[in-house]
Amino acid sequence: MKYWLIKSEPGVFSIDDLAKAKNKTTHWDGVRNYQARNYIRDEMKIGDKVIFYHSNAEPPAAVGICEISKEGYPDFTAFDPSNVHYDPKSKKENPAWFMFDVKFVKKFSRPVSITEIKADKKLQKMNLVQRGNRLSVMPVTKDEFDEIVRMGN
DNA sequence: GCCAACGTTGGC
DNA sequence: GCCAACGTTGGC
Repeated sequence: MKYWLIKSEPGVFSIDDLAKAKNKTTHWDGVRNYQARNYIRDEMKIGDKVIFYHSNAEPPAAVGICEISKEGYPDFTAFDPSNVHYDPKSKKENPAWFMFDVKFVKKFSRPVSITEIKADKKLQKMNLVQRGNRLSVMPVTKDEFDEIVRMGN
């Protein structure tokens, strides 16, 4: 089993939105970065555990856990000219972009802020806190996952 | 609101 | 294939 971290701006889609969603599940569309695409297409498996992170938030923080409920499949928003994520380079017969589904598991009893993550010795290597990091979907280790969960509970 | 960092685009 | 310009991300 792998572990992941996904970012969302809470003003766009928050962990509370996920908890309120039908079947507590949503499709994670709009990823338009090749490295993240490769993770989604090639490595995510059903049941993988995911940290839900609020970016551009006050404070930016890990806020809960969800899990992969559907593995990578073509991101249909790329095919729709009226969608903000439309990308004419992506064809149905050869999709450029992929999405996945996540299901809500739990919200932390307290958010784990980026400041706390940066201050934790065990979390220094996380992609999240590397300078210039811009991946919205990234792998984390089991130890990192467990540490953040411990801090949030 | 600012701006550093970085990925993408497109002219050459 | 290089690289300047541009757009986006996301912490501060």
